[in-house]
Amino acid sequence: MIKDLRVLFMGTPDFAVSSCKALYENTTLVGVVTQPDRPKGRGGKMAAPEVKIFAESVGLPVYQPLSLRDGAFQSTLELLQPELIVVAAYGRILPEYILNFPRHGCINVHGSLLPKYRGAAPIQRAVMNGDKQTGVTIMKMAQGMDTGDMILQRSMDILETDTSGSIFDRMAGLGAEALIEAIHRIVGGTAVYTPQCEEEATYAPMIEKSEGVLDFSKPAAYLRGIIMGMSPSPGAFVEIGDQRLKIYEALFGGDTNAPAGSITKISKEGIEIACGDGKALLLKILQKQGKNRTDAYSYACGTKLSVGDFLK
RNA sequence: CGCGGAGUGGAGCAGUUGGUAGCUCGUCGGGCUCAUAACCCGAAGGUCGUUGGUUCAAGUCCUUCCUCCGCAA
Repeated sequence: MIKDLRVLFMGTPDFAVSSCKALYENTTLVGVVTQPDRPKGRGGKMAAPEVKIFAESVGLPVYQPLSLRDGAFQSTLELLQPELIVVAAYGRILPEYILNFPRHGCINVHGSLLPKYRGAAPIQRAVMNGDKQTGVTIMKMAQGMDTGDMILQRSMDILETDTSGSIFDRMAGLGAEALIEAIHRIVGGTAVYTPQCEEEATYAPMIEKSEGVLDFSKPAAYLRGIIMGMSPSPGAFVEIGDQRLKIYEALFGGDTNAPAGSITKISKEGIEIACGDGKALLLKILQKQGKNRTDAYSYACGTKLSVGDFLK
């Protein structure tokens, strides 16, 4: 039923690939729009967005406009004649003419249960806040940032061991399923558009690296949120002199009255560090600057850490 | 050519002014038995990322290449 629907996909990172792939398999995907290649990594080498890599591997036409407002992109739309545009983590605000161009409009795959966490970093913010549940929302796009009417939501649990990275992985698949379901409803005429409750709306601003600084005089739950929410990228870290020790995973440890920042226990499970509220955090995965990431126990072995020491 | 760090036995690290390798953990064998990052004794396991060079002698200095990572974008 949706096999012949002409769809244009707009997305950029890894998270968007699942949705792109689902569209490729279930609809007539006429093209993929993604961000231009950007210098990335050491040495400033150019790197292609994940979505572009996928699109090229299956022979889809890829468009990487520098601007959506210079007329060139409008010509592209007229050439492709999409009946529906799907956006997933594209990374740019769409001008109104695009929103209105396709017969079925533009829909977005958003990584939260709207109206909570509108904006750029919904998944990370949910993990950072220690939420127990999150989800994905398929919505019709409107002018405001993630304010459009909702078509369908799917929720999922955030486990104690989840980082933003693991949630991204699981949610990408969930989002793709929800997307296809939503398209069926739209094309079949059964879609119900539910406006968002403005009073309940919250925003999830972009993550800044500076948010990853860990201060063990803060409460354990707060620190754990930063660690899991910032993992695997850009990562939470402790500053030791001019070095940074990244911490990628941490669970709750036991209670302690040791000074904040000191090691209260070392085991094969990891290193426990006292926090400011009398609770400890069990650090699981660390990475020293210039080194590969390792489990905390190995780090303790090599660095000769003992109970009572501070991280070094 | 953006800045910088690193590649050493299975893992994490050390290795000083160059003199053929050491620590913690793990593994294997044995002992002990309540120590719990268990303890004691013993053993195996490394041509020190790659290429060429300097030297009486290089993990340690210079060179080629490969890989990994932190910062910055």
